[in-house]
Amino acid sequence: MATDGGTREAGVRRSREALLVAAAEAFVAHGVQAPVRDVAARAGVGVGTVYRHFPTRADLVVAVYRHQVEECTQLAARLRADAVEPVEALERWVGAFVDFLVTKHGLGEALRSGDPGQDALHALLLDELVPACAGLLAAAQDAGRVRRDVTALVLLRAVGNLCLLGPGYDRDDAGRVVGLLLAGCRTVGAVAP
Amino acid sequence: MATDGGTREAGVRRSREALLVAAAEAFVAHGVQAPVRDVAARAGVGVGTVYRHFPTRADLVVAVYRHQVEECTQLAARLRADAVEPVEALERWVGAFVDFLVTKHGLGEALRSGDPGQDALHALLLDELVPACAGLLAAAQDAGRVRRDVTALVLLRAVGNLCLLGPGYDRDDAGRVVGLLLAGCRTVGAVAP
Amino acid sequence: MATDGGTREAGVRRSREALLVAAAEAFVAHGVQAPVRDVAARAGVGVGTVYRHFPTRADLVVAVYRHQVEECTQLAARLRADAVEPVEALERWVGAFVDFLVTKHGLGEALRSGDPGQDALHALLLDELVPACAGLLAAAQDAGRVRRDVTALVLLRAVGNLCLLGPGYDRDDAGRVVGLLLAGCRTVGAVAP
Amino acid sequence: MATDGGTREAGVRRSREALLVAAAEAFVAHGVQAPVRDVAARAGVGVGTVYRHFPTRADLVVAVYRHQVEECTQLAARLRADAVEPVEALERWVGAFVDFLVTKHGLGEALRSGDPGQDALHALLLDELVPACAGLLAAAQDAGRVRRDVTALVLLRAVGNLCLLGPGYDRDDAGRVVGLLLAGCRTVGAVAP
DNA sequence: CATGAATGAGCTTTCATTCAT
DNA sequence: AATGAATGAAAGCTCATTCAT
Repeated sequence: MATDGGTREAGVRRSREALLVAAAEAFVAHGVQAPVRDVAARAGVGVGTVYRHFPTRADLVVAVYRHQVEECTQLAARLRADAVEPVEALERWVGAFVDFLVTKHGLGEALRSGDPGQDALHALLLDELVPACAGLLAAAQDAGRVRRDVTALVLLRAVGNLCLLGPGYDRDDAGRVVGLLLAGCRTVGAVAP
Repeated sequence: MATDGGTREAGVRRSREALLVAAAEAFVAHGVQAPVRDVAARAGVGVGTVYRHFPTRADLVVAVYRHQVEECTQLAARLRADAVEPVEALERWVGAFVDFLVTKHGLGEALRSGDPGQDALHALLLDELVPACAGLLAAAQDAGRVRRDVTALVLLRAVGNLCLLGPGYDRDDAGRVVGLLLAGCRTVGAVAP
Repeated sequence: MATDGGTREAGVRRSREALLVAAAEAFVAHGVQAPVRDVAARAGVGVGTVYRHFPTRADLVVAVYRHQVEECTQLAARLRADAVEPVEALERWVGAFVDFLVTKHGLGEALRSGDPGQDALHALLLDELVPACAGLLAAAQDAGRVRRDVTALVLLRAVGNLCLLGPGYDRDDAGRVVGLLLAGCRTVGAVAP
Repeated sequence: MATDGGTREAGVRRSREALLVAAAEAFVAHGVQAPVRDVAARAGVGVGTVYRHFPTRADLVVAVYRHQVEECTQLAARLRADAVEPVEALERWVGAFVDFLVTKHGLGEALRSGDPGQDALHALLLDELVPACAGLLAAAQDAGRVRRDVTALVLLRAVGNLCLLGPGYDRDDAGRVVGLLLAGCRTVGAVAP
């Protein structure tokens, strides 16, 4: 009755974990459309095992990113609980989000629509990230520090897009540009009352 | 040295034009990855003809968007020639660029790297758009109106990314966000001494 | 030496029975080629259990139909014991056989050769059904009521085939046609010399 | 403007023919469900070629058997044109049908339902064979020689089923049994008024 | 030059079967 | 014994790409 309890289940979990890691790698390398075979090969298992654990590609994609998404959600809660100054809280949260996106590169691609996993992933975004961001955004807007014509969803999409790296546009560039975007979202003149 | 010159060459040109139109359609419909057969079918030619005119997919993609890219370049020249106020010139040019991107939807996708055509397309971006944008950007920076830590390449990439639409993020959203980004790029407080 | 004997063996038997029922269902639903997992799932056991009890698909198929086959055999014995008039006995027996085949639909398919289980099933047919039928047939032939150029095996195969239903050919059709076939097997005019 | 006219088209036709032959072989060997790859390999072409010529399996199946089906149809027309005695005409036609079925073994299987090609094949049966048989059958019935409770469709299905060979049930058996079935279909006693 | 048939690699998905627990 | 996770062979289908005419 301990945390584990059985070698069989432990093995199963190990397989799952291996698959998630492998899938994350594969997604980074070839995007969310990475061949199932690739994922299986990287995980050192047969394709059947992939399908057993994740019947559809969407399931796999969601599972791969769920963890990171949850960390984001928790960060938002923490920032609010700590009563961090609204704008700074928003900036820190967005900064963390950017770090996730550019680090795991795949997520950015994944959040962009594509045929498969579209819905499941989109739902994940809406259900988890949007509320988390919305709270911080609203606080900053209520404090009169951020324009009211910005919605959490649009902000997230924009940041997500800005984290799509490419030749001549690396992590630092993405981070800097997101900073500029946030700056543009701030209400000006209200600085010195 | 007439407009045409000969039936042979005329036919060839017609094929080319038809292919470009067809490809543009196909790209809008299925992205830059649209099946070659689709393009050929839309153009009413055989696949072989596509390959003859555009040996690699990159060639086709570049050719499809070259025209629009050139319009952007010319707009930049005009704005500079007309001595439009620097920041306004930059904003108008970026606005036009955004219009192209969201209208022809394909370009945005295309400018994002993918396996094929990476280089050729990237080169197009660098050779044509970056210089055009750089001139306007430098003017605005020289006028002390825009931050100097923004480069033309990064700005273009950012704008390009922001124009990748998706569910819950449409043309208007993209336009608005790009506006915010530009706002964030402006130097503040320096306006009124 | 009671009906049961022990919990262990009782469990084993229960598994077997459950499997047979499940397999019968699955065969009706998807034919004899029904996925092993389906059978296992219907029986509420793991696939391994299926393989333990029935190493090959043939074993399973044979086991599933053995019961019904035995009923046929017993019917033949009863008809003979009751000294039913030969032709009528044959017709009643064949009628019962037809009922089995069209009711349990799977059997018909199963009796037709396919890659798996060929031999075991064929053997079942030969060992059980052919003798049963042969007795009745011989009696009718000896009575001069049925042609002698018909063998039990061929008759069974024919009837089995005629019970393969399809679009535009239902149970009633099968029954009627089998009746016609039997009619064709009877010696005509020779009744009362 | 001759029958052929171009080597290209000739090659295409050759491919088609090769595929039909190969498919017929494959169907005999493994049934209508024979792997597409098998057909391709037997024809010495790539799988793509199979799909080009016959987009769905149904198309292939129908094409394979159309020729034979048409011969049956023509035979029926000839028998009627020659004013062959009704019952004899019916028997000869059915006999020819049986010959086709047992010779090309695949057709029998094919005429039995299975998931793929079901409809197309069924349609072929209905559109071509049923009318051909119906004409001969009606003539025999009108002559008072054959029972009226037999329909062409049911008769064809029955004959088709009886031609499904198996161990212990060969061509001759099938032919003999079909003969018995036809005998059973005849009206008795009406011979001598 | 244009054509489009042919090719075959590559991907997805399904299952039969094995085997460690 | 029972379990079901893992495996991997099979098969279907789609296209990019070549090349003979």
